[in-house]
Amino acid sequence: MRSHVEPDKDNSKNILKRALQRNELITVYCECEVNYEGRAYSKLERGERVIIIKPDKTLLVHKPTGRNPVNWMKEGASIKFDSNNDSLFINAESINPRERMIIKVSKVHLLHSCELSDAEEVSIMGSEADMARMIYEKPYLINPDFKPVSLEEQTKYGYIDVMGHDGEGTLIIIECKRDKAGLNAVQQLRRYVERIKTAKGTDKVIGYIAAPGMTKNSEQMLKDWGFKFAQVEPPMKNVIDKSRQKKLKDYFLNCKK
Amino acid sequence: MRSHVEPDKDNSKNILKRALQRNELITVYCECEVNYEGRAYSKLERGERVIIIKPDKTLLVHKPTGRNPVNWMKEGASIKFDSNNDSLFINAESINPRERMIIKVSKVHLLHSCELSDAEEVSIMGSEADMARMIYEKPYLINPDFKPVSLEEQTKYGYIDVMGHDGEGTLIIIECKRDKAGLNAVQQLRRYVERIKTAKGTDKVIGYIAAPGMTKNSEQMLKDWGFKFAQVEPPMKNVIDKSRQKKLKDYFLNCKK
DNA sequence: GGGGAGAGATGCCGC
DNA sequence: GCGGCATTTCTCCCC
Repeated sequence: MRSHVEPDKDNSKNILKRALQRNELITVYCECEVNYEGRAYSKLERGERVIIIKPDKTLLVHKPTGRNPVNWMKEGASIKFDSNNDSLFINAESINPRERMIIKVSKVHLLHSCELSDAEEVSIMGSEADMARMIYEKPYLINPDFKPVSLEEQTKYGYIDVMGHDGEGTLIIIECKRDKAGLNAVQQLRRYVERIKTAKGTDKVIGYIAAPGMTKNSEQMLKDWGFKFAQVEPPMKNVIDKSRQKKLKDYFLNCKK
Repeated sequence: MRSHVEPDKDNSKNILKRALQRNELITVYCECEVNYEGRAYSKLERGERVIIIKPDKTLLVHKPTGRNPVNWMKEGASIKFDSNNDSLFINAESINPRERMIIKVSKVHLLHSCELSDAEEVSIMGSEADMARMIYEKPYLINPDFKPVSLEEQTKYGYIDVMGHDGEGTLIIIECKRDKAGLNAVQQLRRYVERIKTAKGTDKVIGYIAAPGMTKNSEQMLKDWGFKFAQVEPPMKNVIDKSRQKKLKDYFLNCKK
């Protein structure tokens, strides 16, 4: 067999090199196999996938299903293209953590690249931090006597969502969860309460879980440790910033086909 | 202003509808804004992005940076396309959890769709489960006297990676972490040990963290609770399946430009 | 850069 | 479906 470079793969390689240099976002529909070596090993046999290379050198390999890439390299990977008789290679490496990916592309169905300009960042409402702020502003959601003092405080005893007291010398520590609280949430709370008790040399500390609900087991654990539960919904289900939310509501109504 | 349908957007809409019906994987390079309402609220102002719609009705909106989509709908979303004078709309809804996304596309740069056939699943080596199996097979990695009995056991006291005894009536519980163990790992271990102590009515239980390393704080916590640490690397850094790994090594060597 | 914790986490498995 | 938990988690933020 004569040694020669298949024009197709060679052409793809050159297009990709140019696109990478120009920091364009690249999409490749192709048949490929993928090997990854780094934080783990992985092997993906031949199949059809979409590969995306972003301007920041994030590399994604997407199967036809699922939200997450089946293989990926994080931002800042060193990406190189190569080709031989019948394959196009996409090689990506990064240090710290030391990892490496090799994509062997056997067929290129489509190759596209284009500059993307996007200055906007997404804004999200309804996070746990929003919940903590809401509780700080509306302490009666926990308890009529609750007087919040600090918010999202990073103490050396841990990151405490909301902390305060009951006006009669008992400290109150609140752990917020935007979803149903599980065992982990109670453990966190337990750790904070224990540390505060030790640090302040007192037993007058009450721990609260503030969440829309709790799992059965975690409720039991809560009782076992003498903590309390306050049913609180994440703020976007009510209103945290009326004007903003109104605007969003209107937007959704107007767009609704 | 005369009411009319811009051919471009209308055309895009029709192409998208057909592609969706055919279960093709769709890619749209476009200028768009995105609103999401469901588990939270989010708003993303106008900018250039890549939108992917997968055959399983996963919808991804990718910015030019980062590994994760800035907005998404999970598998099985109900997706509809619409257009008016100057915009193309991609609307996605799902029940359980009830959520909704509206993408207003102001410019379509590229629209592509194509069938993807991919029967292969990725295989991964070096997971925590692999680590647990390795320890089960090579108990001396923990302790010369360790006699493992159960592996990845889902008891009502929790999911215990490896459990066994020292041959002298003391139970040994091992929590594996493939990366550096943190406070959470120690808490997990603590929970398992406490539950086993209560269930068996004995104090003769030793807890181990098996991991490549531990954080300072978690090391302190480990000492405080009388647990122990065994330095163990995840198996892919050594060898779990020599033949398989050899093959992979060869592969990487051969591919290495 | 390490450490701790949230995330619209996702995905897997077991009950 | 819920629940507990790992993930090549990712990402942010603070020290």
